[in-house]
Amino acid sequence: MHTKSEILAAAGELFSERGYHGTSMRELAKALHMRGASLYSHISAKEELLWEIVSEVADHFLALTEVVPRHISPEEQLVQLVRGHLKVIARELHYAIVFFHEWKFLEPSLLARIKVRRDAYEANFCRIIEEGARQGLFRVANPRLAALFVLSALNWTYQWFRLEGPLSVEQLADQYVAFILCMLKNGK
Amino acid sequence: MHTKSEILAAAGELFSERGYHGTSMRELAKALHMRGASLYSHISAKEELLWEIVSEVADHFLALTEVVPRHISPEEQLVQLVRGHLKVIARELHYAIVFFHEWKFLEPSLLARIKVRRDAYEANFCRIIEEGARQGLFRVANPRLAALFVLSALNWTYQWFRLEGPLSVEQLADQYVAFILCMLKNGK
DNA sequence: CCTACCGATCGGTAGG
DNA sequence: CCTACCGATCGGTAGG
Repeated sequence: MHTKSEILAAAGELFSERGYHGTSMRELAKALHMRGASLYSHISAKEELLWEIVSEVADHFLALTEVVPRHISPEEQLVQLVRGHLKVIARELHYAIVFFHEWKFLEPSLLARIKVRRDAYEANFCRIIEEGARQGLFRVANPRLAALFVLSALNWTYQWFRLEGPLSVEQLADQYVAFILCMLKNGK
Repeated sequence: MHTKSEILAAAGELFSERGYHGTSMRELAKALHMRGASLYSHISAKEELLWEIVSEVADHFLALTEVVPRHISPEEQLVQLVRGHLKVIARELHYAIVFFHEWKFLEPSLLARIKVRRDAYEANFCRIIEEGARQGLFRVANPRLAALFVLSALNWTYQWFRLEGPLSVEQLADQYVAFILCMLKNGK
């Protein structure tokens, strides 16, 4: 009757609103017009739902790293990465909320696997800004902290951005790109 | 034996690590070397703990608004606000984490009261940047979005900053102030 | 997919 | 502050 991706979508919605620990399997089942026990013919445990959601978002972020070409300038690389990052958050907002808020509830071995991907993603972000600084394109005293500052501003968008809101993802990205480049290019 | 603030401190620590719904009253009691039932001689309900923590952080943020003098320049006002904001997060990190992650679990009437304070704080932040834009001090096309961008970067610090880390709050604030002013003053 | 059920734990109260 | 206890609900299993 239901596919696993339907169950994950419903779980993403509920987990994002009520939290992982605040959502019971019976509530999830009810949203899908099932009984609680029936969920276990699709999954083996509640944590599997959390893992699949968090893992998917981590993969989408990391995939951006591979899509951005290395032969273009650090500035262009950064612009593409910022746009992609905001699109991932905006287009799968429920999953992104679960990713940012609930990943810490994964058991240690799964948590470790996510941290590896997050660190790789951040390192790539950092690398681009450092490369831009080396070329004299970005004038920034502390590239690592600048990368963290930028990523912070991007990540927080899940807190307020809504696709149904007045601002499109493209408009948001245009403005954020402008802020970020202005900050990086005019520093001392 | 225990004061209410000791109980709140322990709750802040546990709620920030395991989440509000992921922490049981018995676990909290255990951290305080008490039995679960004994907590109820200090508080009336679990939600009271969440409310007091969230409310205290909201008050500390809003208090910054009143401390910053109105007669100094928007730039100076912003610098003081940024410094104060980062200090609130850094100095009561556990409470700040609970504030940002768990406030949505308050019942509707309490949630509404927090939203009022948060909106007032954001509006003040916005006002300062808009005032700076009007004076030609900040060259920014969309002051409201610029304020959101800056607040995003500030808020996210709870995710990674630790007082025991290599960076002091003062150093962090110096760098963030530089990023923010650079961004706001050099835009077009 | 269902009904029926498991042991464990939940927030909270009674009474001292 | 404690012991003892409440009904409700938790994630998950058995068996069909």
